[in-house]
Amino acid sequence: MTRKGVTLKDVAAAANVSRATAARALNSYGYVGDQTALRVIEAADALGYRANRVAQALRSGQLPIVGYLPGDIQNPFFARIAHDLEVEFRKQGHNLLIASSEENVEQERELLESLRSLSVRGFILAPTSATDNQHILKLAREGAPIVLIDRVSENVRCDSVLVDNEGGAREAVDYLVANGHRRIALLRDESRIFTAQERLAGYRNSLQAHGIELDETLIGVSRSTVEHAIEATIRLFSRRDRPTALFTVDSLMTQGALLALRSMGLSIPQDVSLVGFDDFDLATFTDPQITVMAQPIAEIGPLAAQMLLDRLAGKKVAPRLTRFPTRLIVRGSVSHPKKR
Amino acid sequence: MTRKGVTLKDVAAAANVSRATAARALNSYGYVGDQTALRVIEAADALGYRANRVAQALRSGQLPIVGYLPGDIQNPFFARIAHDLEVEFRKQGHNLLIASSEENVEQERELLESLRSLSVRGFILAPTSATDNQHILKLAREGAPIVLIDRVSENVRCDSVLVDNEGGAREAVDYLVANGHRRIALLRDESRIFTAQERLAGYRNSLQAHGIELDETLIGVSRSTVEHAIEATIRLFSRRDRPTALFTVDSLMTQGALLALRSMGLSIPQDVSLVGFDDFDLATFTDPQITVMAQPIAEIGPLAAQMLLDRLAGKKVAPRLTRFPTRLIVRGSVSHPKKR
DNA sequence: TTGAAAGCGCTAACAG
DNA sequence: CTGTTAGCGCTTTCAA
Repeated sequence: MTRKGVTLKDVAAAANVSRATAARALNSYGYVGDQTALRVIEAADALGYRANRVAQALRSGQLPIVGYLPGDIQNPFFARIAHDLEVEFRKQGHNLLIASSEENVEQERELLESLRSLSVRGFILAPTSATDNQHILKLAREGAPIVLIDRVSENVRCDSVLVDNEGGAREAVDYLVANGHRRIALLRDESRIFTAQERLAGYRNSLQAHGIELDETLIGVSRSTVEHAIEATIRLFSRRDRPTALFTVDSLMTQGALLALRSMGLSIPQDVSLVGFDDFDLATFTDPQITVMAQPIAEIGPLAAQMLLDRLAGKKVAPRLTRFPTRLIVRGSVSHPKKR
Repeated sequence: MTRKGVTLKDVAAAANVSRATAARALNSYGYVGDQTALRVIEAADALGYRANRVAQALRSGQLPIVGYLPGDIQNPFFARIAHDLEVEFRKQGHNLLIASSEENVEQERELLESLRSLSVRGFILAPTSATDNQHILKLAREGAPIVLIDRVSENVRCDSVLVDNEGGAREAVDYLVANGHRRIALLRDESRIFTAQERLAGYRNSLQAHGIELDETLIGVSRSTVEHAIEATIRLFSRRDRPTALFTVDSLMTQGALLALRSMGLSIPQDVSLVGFDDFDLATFTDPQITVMAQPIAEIGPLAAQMLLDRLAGKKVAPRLTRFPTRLIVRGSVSHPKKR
């Protein structure tokens, strides 16, 4: 890529002023004569000048780029947030750099290091592990602006945007119990992941509140992809006394479960009732439609962006934590269990 | 963000050498004494040194970042490619900057300018318009490495990775015709978008080959979102002599069509047969499952990345164009039209 | 084999 | 109001 090479120097020369003056005119700061300013701006236009953001960054120590590290950009939840973040940051002249941790702590660590050395201005991060987080702590301690989304990381002092995972999961399971279920399976991701912990807690708390004993064999663990979820669901339901209901902790898993149950010839909700955490487009056109615990996804990205922007602008307040409520959307995937 | 501030200078000082030597040792080039090199590397480790990539970029004129400009990051097709690109580029020490054009030419132009001034090394681009592309032409002429994906842009000399849109669409419509359909509707996006043109051409060619006259009123235009597609589908099917079949040009539209048809009480395939371009996860668990023209999506990202990497490495060959074949996956959404 | 020095493009003290 | 100058952190001649 041949740098186009119209530099400030060229503009200054064309306008017959010094680089300093040209810079002042272009960035409108300090004193510049009206005439001069005009001349400079015209020269810049004529030459097609664009400031070299790398040079500016070297000087200021900051590249107008924000790093976004979701667990998986293919998950519609994170994709939606990516979109919203990009819109917000673009308004402020920042670009969004996306680097997926793929739920791998080591990769997250490296990515963070790499972005650090790039002098990106801040981070929007969905930490892969709630506890294995020395790297995040360090980053925060060094003063890097960080906003955590979807998940928290222990002891990190920074803003975060979450949803009420425990409450949402509890309510979902409550709903299954209210429909007469006692053998309720849970399909979740690894407990390293914060939301998995909270949603598991909600599941436990609901069962406990209803005096249902926890059966560990009813808990399936899977990666958050459709494929992995299919396998895990099959394992969960390939037993004699299979569960009458299933609660899945995210939309990819819900989709996997759907596929798996169908492949096993189990129909919803006659054979198995299903509730999923996180709504998804196609939930309404399966037959039956899927009952879900929806998250206010449209609010997460913009809020996180705003929080980070505040920090970038130097706002100094105690770390803020916003936890959005979730909302049960009752559709048709839950019914009373059949007597057997 | 307080720059951590371990610079090459610090390392050099700690190792008692000059910055030049330290740089040589760290980047292993030129002559450095074994002893010295070791000392430098140890010092760097001890201090936790990481090269400042911005400074390197200022010097080299290139930031190890690649820009990815899809039409919409929320479209699973582009999200999947984003993921694959990121993986490939990470292997080569490059980060991926994602900027969505939102199918807006003006925004695409600005984004490109902005990334240019950032000195990103190259671009993976799904151009919003096949013809309104002065900005892309200019970029290419200036020698910026560009790889076009999914769509081409007229007269731009650069590598591209496409699928056989015309052939795929034609085959899809052929299939509908073979099943006895004559009134086949098309739901597509704006003709500014390259794939829309090609898929429209395929639709036309198939009809023509079968001696079916083109009925413009059977062609619906919509933005590529589920919501817009719902509206457009309703318009298409709210007529007396409604079509017996529908061909949709991407997965988001297919989903919208599904939702719309159901809301109108039309069942698939009894009332309307449906074929969609681009496969999607849930196509197999609707009832009936949806017949689609699948694209080899797993191949697009890696190939595009490789092509760009070749260019970044200075490879000088004529622009390469790869056009992947598509594949009809017959499921259950097509049947013979009812007699009326 | 190593060091000194220049310079990438920009901004901001500081002087005038 | 404008110019001079230094320097951000790095790489790379060139000379020693």
